Amino acid sequence: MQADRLVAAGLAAAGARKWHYAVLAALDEFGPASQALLSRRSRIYRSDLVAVLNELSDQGHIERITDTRDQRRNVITLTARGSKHLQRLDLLVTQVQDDLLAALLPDERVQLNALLARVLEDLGERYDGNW
Amino acid sequence: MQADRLVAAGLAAAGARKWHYAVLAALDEFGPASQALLSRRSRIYRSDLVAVLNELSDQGHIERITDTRDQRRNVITLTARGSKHLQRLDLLVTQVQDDLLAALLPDERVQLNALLARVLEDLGERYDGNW
DNA sequence: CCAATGTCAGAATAACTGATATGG
DNA sequence: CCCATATCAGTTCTTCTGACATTG
Repeated sequence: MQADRLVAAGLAAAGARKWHYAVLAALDEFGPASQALLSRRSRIYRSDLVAVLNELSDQGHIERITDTRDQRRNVITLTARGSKHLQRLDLLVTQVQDDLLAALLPDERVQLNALLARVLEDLGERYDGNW
Repeated sequence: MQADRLVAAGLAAAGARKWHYAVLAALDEFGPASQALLSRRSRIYRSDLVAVLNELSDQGHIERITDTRDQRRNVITLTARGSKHLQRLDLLVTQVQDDLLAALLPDERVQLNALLARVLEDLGERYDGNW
């Protein structure tokens, strides 16, 4: 929770919220995706994603076009502008993380990261689709 | 966030929420305290703590009496009933934690715990009173 | 007079739950 | 006919802010 608050405060400095960051990061990491897929990846409810994407789209950070192959879907793409924005946010988040983990040595941070990543991956496998 | 959701779901089974658990645990660990102090320890806003304490008091889990030495303060004490309740919640939380950390070996869990505890303690020292 | 405490009221988010229209 | 998708409307829950009266 403390991490969450610190991150939120950091991102607010750039006018962003964590879901904006999550979506941009997911697009950057996995490439273009439909909203439903993005929702699963970022664990944002489909219904709430709509608003987040509206905002990101208004700011020119993503592009939303209907999939020609499956007209139910929108394909969400990261724009060059969005990519730049993500870089700024990444920097902010990194700074917050440095502050958050100030008590740990570099290799301890790596350890922590690895452990949490494994936990998260495992949860993803076991709980996917359950919410 | 996933941990938070799992814990919330677990505690809900006993009709409790995380702040109830946090308050009971803080009282058990540090002993009786004023509301302001509890607020700082548990990072619940003092305004929100009021409602939590009302509920815990209605359930007979804590006692709230005005401090005779400083009449601004209330002294919050864990009752025997509250202590029993905390034991039940502890069990639930432990089960959730076991599920949450299923991917990790026993000593890895200890490691993770130690790392997080250090981070948290450090944050407490550096940020106390800032919110 | 200023600071800390407990309390209340309400705003601002955030999380969650349907329902609906449309296309596969 | 059933399932998935995007969207909308609306509820509930939580977090957070600001005031206020009381006491030190």
